[in-house]
Amino acid sequence: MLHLYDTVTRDVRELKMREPGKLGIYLCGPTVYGPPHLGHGRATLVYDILRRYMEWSGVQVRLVSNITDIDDKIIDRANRENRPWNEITHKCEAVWFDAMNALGVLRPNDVPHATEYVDQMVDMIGELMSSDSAYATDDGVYLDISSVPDYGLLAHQNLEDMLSGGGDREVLGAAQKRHPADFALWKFSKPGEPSWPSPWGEGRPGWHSECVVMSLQLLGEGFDLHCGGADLRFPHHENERAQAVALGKTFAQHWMHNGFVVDTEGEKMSKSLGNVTNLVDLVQHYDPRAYRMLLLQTHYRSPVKVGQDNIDSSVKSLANLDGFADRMSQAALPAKSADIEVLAKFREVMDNDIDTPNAMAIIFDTVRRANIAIESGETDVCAALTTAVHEMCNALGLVLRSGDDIDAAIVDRAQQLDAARVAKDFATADAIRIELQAAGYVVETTKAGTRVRRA
RNA sequence: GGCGACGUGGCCGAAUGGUUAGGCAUGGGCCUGCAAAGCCCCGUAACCGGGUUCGAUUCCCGGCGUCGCCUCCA
Repeated sequence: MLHLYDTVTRDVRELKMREPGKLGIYLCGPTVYGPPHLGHGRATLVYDILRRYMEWSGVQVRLVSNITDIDDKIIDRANRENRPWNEITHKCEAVWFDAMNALGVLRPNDVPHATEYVDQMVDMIGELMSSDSAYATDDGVYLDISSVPDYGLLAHQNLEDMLSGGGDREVLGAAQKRHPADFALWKFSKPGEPSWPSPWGEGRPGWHSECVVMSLQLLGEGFDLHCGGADLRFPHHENERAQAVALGKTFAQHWMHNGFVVDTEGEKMSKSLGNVTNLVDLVQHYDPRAYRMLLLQTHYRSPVKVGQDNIDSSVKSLANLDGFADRMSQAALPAKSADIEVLAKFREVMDNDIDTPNAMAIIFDTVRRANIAIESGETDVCAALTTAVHEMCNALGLVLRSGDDIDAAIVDRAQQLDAARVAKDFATADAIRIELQAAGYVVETTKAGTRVRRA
C-alpha cells in the first residue's frame, strides 16, 4: 500500500482509493506559451514515476493532465509577436509532447484543453453566482472567498497572515474586489482578444477554474489524488479547492506536491539562471534518461540541483547500468523470475512516500550482487537478481540499453583481433584495436572473446 | 511581517537516538601479452552554541546561513 505525504495533513499517510485498485490522478499541466523548462520536466517525471510504479503494482491508473491553452501569457505573446494565439498554443503543445516523449513520460490518459471546457466553466460560474459565492465587477467575475470557511487549508495560513506580507505585489483587480484574495473566475476580454460568450459578458475563463471543472468531470467528486509543483499549492490549488467547496462538492482526497529544480547556488530555477534551464536543450544535449536518473536519486519533495556535474554523474551511473544490462543479456542466463526478497524491499521503500533514492540504492546493490553471483558461477542466482533489476527499472520508467547493433564488418574485425591474439601476433591485434577505437568503439577484452560497443 | 523547508564525507544525495545508505569522483586489488573496459574492495562525514540522554548527525532551545510560498510560476 502506497503511503504518500499529504500537503493538507502534512504527514505521510495511506493513499486511499475510492475504488480499490483504481487510482484517479489529476496533474496540473502546462500553460502553452513557451518552451518547457526543467521544472516542468521534474513535475512530469515525478508523476510519471508514480504512475508507472502504481501500474507496476497492479493498480489501474487514470491520469488526467490538462493543457492550459488560453491565458494572459498566451495573449501577451500573441500580441508581442503579432501572430494568432492558437498558433502559439498548437506549436507549444507539440514541443511539449515531443519533450515528454524524449523523457519517456507516458502520455496522460486524458489531456483536456481549457478551451474545450469553456461552456462547462461558464455553467459552473453561473452556479457560483446563483449561490452568491461569486460576483461581477467591471473587469470580470470573482469568487468571494468568504464563502469558503477553510480558505488557506493548503497554504496553511490564515487570510490575515497571508495579507500582512507579500507587500509590494500588485493585487489584481483590487479596486472592486470585496476581498484582496478574491480571484478571477472569468475575465472580460478587450477588443481583439480571444473571447467566449457568457451571461456576464464576453471573456475568457480564469486559470483556476479549468482544473476544477475538468478534474471533477473526468475523475468525479472526491477523486483520489491531485498533484503538481510546490508553487501550485498556493494560490492555484487553494483556489481550485475553494471553488469546489463553494459549489458544495468534495474535491481531491490527497494532495501531492513536488519540490523545485534549483540552480547550483540553490536558487529556484525559473528563468535563465544556468545554461541548461530549457528542457528541450537538456534532452538534445544529454541522454534524456539522465534527468530521470538524477531525479530518481533525489526525493521528490527535496529541491534538486541540476548542473553539469550532476548530469554528468547521472550519465555515468546510467552507463554503468547499461553496461550491466548488456553483459547480462549476453551471458546466456537461464530464465528466472525476479528475486522475491529484492522486490519486497523495493516495494517497501517505494510505498514509503516514493523513496526513490533508496529504491535506486537497492537497484545498485542488486547489480553488484548479480555481478558477484555470475563471477562465482551461480547463474540461477544471477538470473533472478538480473530479472529483479529489470523489473525495478521498469517500474521506475528507466529503460536500460543493452546490445547496440554493431556492423557485421566491425564484428568481423573483432574476430580477427581475437585470432591475432590467439596467434600471439600482438602487433596485428593492437593495430586492429586502434582501428576500432578510432572508429568510435570501446574494445573490451573478455574471457568470452573481444566485444565492441559504441563509446 | 506571516508560514514552511533545509544546512551530511571531494561533489550530489538518503535513512537514522547507539551498528552499512547509494551514486559520481579518488585510491587499492583482480582480470589482461600490454592496455582499455569490466568486476571486487575502500570512505566515520553531519553550520555554531547550549540542553535532554548512558549515548545525538538524528529530539528540544538559541544563534548563523541558504531557500521557498504569501494573488495566477511545475
